[in-house]
Amino acid sequence: MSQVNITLPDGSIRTFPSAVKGIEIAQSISEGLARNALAIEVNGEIWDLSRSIQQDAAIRIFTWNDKGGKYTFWHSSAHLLAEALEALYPGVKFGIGPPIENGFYYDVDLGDRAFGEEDLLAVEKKMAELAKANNAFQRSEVSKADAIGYFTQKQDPYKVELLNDLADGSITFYKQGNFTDLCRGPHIPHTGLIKAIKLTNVAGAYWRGNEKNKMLTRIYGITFPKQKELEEYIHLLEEAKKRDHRKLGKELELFAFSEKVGMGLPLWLPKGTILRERLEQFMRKAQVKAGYDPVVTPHIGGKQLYVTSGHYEKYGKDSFQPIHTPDEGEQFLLKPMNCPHHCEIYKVKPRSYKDLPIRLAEFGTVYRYEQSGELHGLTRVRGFTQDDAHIFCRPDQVKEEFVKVIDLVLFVFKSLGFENYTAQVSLRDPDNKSKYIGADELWERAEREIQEAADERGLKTVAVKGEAAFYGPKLDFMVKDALGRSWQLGTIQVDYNLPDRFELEYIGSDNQRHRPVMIHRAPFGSMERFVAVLIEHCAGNFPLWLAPEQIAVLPISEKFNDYAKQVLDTLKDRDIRGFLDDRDEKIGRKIRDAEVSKVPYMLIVGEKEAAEGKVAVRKHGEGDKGALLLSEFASQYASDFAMPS
RNA sequence: GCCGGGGUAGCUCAGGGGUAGAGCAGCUGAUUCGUAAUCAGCAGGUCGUGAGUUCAAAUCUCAUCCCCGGCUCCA
Repeated sequence: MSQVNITLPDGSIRTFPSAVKGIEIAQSISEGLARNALAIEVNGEIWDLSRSIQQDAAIRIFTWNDKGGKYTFWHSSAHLLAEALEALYPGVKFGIGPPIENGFYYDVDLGDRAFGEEDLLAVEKKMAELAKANNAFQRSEVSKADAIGYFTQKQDPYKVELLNDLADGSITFYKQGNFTDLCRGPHIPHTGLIKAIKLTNVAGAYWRGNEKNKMLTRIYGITFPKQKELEEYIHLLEEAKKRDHRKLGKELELFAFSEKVGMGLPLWLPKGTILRERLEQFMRKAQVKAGYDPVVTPHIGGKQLYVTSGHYEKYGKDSFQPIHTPDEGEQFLLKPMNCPHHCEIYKVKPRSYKDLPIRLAEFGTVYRYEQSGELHGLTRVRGFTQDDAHIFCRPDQVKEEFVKVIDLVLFVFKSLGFENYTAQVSLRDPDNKSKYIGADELWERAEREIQEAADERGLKTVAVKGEAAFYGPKLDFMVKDALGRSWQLGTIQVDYNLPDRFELEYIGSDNQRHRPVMIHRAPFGSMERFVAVLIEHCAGNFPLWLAPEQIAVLPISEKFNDYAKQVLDTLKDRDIRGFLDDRDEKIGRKIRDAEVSKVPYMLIVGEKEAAEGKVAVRKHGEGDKGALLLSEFASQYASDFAMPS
């Protein structure tokens, strides 16, 4: 056998006399690496460490510190979970068990057996026991016929179904202990590396993600090479739960829900309303600057409006049903979108090419019927307000306008400190074009323009197929919540279809009629979802300009209530929001309550301050900042209180 | 909508066939205080809702509503 040249990530080359295993390469580098190695990347493909490399290759050894290492570890953990389940529940049928961003899951069919949270502990225990056995993950190549034979005999119909879609010659099995699974791999060397195991939750999941299929039981878990890392992870989760906007929204009295009003219909409480209105003012100001014209339209629209737009055909059945008038038999729909109304505004008079672009903006409240199981705090609701606008422009203006909107979205994100977002180009599902309206050529053009605009602003994008709106592709800005769930906030969409359907026109310089192009855009997305993500982002400690209450004036005792009142009034005159805590409580108590309710500044006033016209400034989370003249405080902190622009 | 879990005072939670509990919040009184909880007293619940089993149901059964975790969906 000829020698093998292995190129390491640093570019150096090691030569081995014959085929070499990943683990041997690791050993040749260092004992420590060999001990921590989980998998190896061979020419871009991840392999088991025990697999022989026959030819020259560029490699990279994965440990727990690499994403690839974690994925391999969790993938193997999923197999361990399956092994435990088979040991505890003979006859269990297996679906798929992949690694995910934080751990892994396995979808199983437990027959009629009910499986609840309590059962997780028993499975967890079994997994730990099996892990200790240090069973190696053994790879074997199998023919398709043998593979089908194995799972048919084992009565694992889901595996057989998966096998039917695989090509003969590329099928591998992995075995650890008594458990054999159909699997492409790779896996970690042996189960003993899995030291800490936590099964986190059970959920239903449709087989192959199709709601027409049987619902399997999905068991989620996470594992670590060290117990301490599991403890840290659990601690992290607990911290994340404290930021949950549903919890903070209740504690800080920002919003509430009522069964009588209806599920998914948020009630904005006074403090939440201040927050929301401040965001609206911020956006209004930015939009005036960017050349938008505010408009207002009703909450309902005639059915024909949505028949024209195509929304009725697409979503009519899955929407709130039409409202009927008692006498004339008219039908109205709660508006699920603002665009049709805005199209009608465009049409109120003939438009010239010189008028374009026309940018119509509205904080438009829309109502969408969401399945009950989908509702989630403020992030997924049935009634919400979009910071919507529609830009009607000439085809030659699309890219320039799109770029301007990207700038606006980035300005908003920057002003609010959102740094960890993903810009997602949402494209059509090429395998299911019937879900969409409009000509291929226009879709391709729109997709190209979005990508070009994003590139022009140096935006790093990921393209995701099947995520487009039914009338056009989108550029979506995705942000994660405290628990790692991804939500779409800002969105920008190019639309050649609605202008067609509404027969929008403008007179060009050639004196001919032309179709304008529409850009739908919402930098926040919706006020509800944006506020939800904002709450989690800052853990309820809002930027000063947004805080519902910016200052709390805390008199040391009743004797200084009058002075405290003067302080508050002076600051209110300067548009600073605050309140006076004149309860018969000790200062420690007043401070504690203000700290807990996350008021950014506490102004403590006692004998000294009253005599000298000062305030003792205490900053939330930081403590005493010393005394200042009231006028000094107002001017010194003025810029912090102001809205960014 | 589907699978699993849950709903007890305004909030956070205990109790699990035999008179409904705590802490915090609230109210009243005392206290007038210098940087994260002053003390005392009082009040507060048809145990989500509706049926059923039982001498007796917060507790057991069923249905239903809402909430939580996922799945599917998301104009």
